[in-house]
Amino acid sequence: MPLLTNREIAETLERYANLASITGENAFRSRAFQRAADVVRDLHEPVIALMDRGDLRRLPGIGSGIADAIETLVRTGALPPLDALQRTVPATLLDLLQVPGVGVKTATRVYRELGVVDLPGLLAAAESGRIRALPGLGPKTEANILAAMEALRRRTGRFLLGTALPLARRIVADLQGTLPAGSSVAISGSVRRMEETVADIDLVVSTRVHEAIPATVAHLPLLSGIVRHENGSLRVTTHAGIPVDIVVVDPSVFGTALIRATGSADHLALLPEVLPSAPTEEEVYSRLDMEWIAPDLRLGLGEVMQAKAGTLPTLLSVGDVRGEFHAHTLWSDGTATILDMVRSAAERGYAFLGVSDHSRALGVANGLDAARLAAQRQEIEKAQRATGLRVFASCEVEVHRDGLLDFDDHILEALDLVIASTHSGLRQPRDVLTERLLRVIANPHVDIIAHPSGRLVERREGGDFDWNRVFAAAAATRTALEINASPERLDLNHDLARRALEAGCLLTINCDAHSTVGFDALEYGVAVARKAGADPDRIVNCWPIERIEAWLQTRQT
DNA sequence: GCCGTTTTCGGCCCGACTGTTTTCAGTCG
Repeated sequence: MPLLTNREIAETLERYANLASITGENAFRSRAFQRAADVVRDLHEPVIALMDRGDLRRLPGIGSGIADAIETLVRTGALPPLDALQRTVPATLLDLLQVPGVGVKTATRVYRELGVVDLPGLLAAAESGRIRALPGLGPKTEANILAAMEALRRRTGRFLLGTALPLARRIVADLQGTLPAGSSVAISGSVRRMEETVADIDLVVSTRVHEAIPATVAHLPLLSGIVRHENGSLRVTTHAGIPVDIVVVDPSVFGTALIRATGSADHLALLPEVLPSAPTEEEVYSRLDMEWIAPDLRLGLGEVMQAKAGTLPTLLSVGDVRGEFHAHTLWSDGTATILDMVRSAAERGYAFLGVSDHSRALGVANGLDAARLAAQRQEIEKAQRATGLRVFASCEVEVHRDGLLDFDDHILEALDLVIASTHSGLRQPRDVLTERLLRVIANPHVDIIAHPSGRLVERREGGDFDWNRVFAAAAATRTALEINASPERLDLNHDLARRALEAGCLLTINCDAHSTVGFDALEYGVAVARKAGADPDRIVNCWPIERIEAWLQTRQT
């Protein structure tokens, strides 16, 4: 029986919600499924555990109808209403929604009126001028669709690290429990290098009984069967569709195999063609007269030379992060109370947390107006008293198209910490976009610029900013730039973060958590900072609380 | 389909922007 993860269940519910809205089902029904998908995605424990306790329909937004559907999905692997819809309408219709600018309405129209059922069909319709011929759609819409599809074509089709890494860890844990005694398994490849996207999951198994491995692998619940098996390597695939490559080696050469399977092509090109045979990575590197190189740095960017010279930098690790500034709660679009978020931060060993819900302009996220912001402050102070954690009263303030902020200065001034962020108008031309952000950086009340580029990994390119000017301004005003750790964003990315550091900027790593599980993303942000070569001294949330308070004080004047 | 100090029916997240338009529909977050 397939063991579905919460994420897979959420994706199936979401597929149904989207397909249902295209085919004209009750909009509220499809929104209910969408909401249920969001709830399932943010759960702290497996859906199956809730099912066992009979607690599924206690969840907000999940009543008896959707609970039944989820139970059937978990039991049989199929969602009956989705199957029913797919018998009447091609599932490829869902692909149309991936095109930015194409929503449910447009997808429905090109399907009904032009017979478009998939992306190639949409491209053909746009290229032949049939889209502009539809009433209400014009040449600009058609041109936008063509441009968006070109951007879509450039996408790699790779999987997000945030999907692949947790899955890889579960497979490793399952394998570890079933491998013959004396065997072990490790993650390698781009997942171990913490690349933002990966094509597959690579594992290396060390064992003396090679012949036992295929059968062991074939019985893993997360995997759906062996695709290929040759020369001591196996290719299988997960239920989520991610290929898994498993190399099987003797323990005596485990270190060698791990280095081969982990290094990027550029890193490996700088190593000798024939590596020394050894059971551990440390021994291989040592026999090459090099220090051991952390996997996320094996990119061929000078780390090999540094390892030979013994000058590898000391980089920050997850444990260096003492707290976060950017987190959401039920007050806007988060799914946990302030107290739950603060307690979760405390459990993770944090010394402080910034509560920064959206401002009013982000209406869909239930953004706060001045009155609610003031009311929220009481609850923030209560949470601070109850936990002993320093809780910063903050706000993720929307940047308008002209660079004005969503709140007046006197409201910003009263906050402990101000985060500014841009969610719309990211397609403005470079000089307009840059001036807009410079105006925000120049505001002395603004302490942090959240997800500066606005990119979404594999889904949306960031804004076309003049980064040299942005970094120079941020460095001059000591405004911190965020490395947003959410695997969907990773913004700044490691290239921009490195340039920001070179320009003298302060950085901050935040999960932008919308639930207590959201804090799990920290390691992705830390990996970005490490690749950028960040010293903890330049990451504001690695500082002791007194230094942070002092930084905030100097900024308010 | 979900939900209820509006409680078993009748509502259901909202404002800005864009492109199409002469007053609005669709998308996005």
